[in-house]
Amino acid sequence: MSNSKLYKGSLVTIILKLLSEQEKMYGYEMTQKVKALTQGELNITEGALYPALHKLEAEGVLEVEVLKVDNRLRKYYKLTEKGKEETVSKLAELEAYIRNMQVLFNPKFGLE
Amino acid sequence: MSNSKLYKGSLVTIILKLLSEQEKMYGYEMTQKVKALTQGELNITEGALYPALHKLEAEGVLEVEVLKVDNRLRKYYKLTEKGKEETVSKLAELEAYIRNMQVLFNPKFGLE
DNA sequence: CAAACATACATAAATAATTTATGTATAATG
DNA sequence: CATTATACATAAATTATTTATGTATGTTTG
Repeated sequence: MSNSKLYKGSLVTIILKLLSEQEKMYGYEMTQKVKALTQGELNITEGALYPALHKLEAEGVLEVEVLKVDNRLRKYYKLTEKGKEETVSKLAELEAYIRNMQVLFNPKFGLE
Repeated sequence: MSNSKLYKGSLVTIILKLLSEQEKMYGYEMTQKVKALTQGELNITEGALYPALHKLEAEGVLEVEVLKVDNRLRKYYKLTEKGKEETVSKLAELEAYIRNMQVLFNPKFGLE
């Protein structure tokens, strides 16, 4: 994903955020979009992505639609209702994370 | 540490940041400081903290001074020269992480 | 005054996310 | 025609963290 360990634990949040913006996406598309947006700094590896997508599907967070485009297989993922709720909660967690990191890293803000 | 998985991979960065502010700290003190600053939201567990401190010491990033205070043992950790360099690099990684998450989560900023 | 809680360290087993290394197959490109 | 891109997949290894303990002393409270 990156040489930095900070991204560990962020993958599901990123997937859900992408799907809350785009309605449906397939795995490879997600890797390319993240790469483009971060100018190559963040590369989601397939070995991490596909198992994560399968798990989210198994949990009922995502649902799949398989399409054949240009004779190539594509598995489009979209958020279920449960997935939309999960997204709200993951985004709240991200905000809490960033808020807490800010008080730790800019301690002046933490001391009123 | 927290029910949120986002903190995974952040522990070393947090330790180094604390020690770049305070010169020397002992493990238990770190847990209390983080807890206080985040108003109880982030609790570093001992099972994560002590092995991390031992590893950083083994790598030459931290050095230890053992003191007995009130008949209780305390192991004070401080940054070595290498540790100061490591801190600079970890802080740069954190900034890159936050920057990348911002373009992913506020895509408007990412598109020029 | 005994029990509970706080301070202060430690470690080992289990869990879980990710990396690394593969594998399949088709399409496009130089 | 060999390489690169597209598009999926999985299995073994690595790694960080959680969970569950353990030791020991000091302090508070019912």
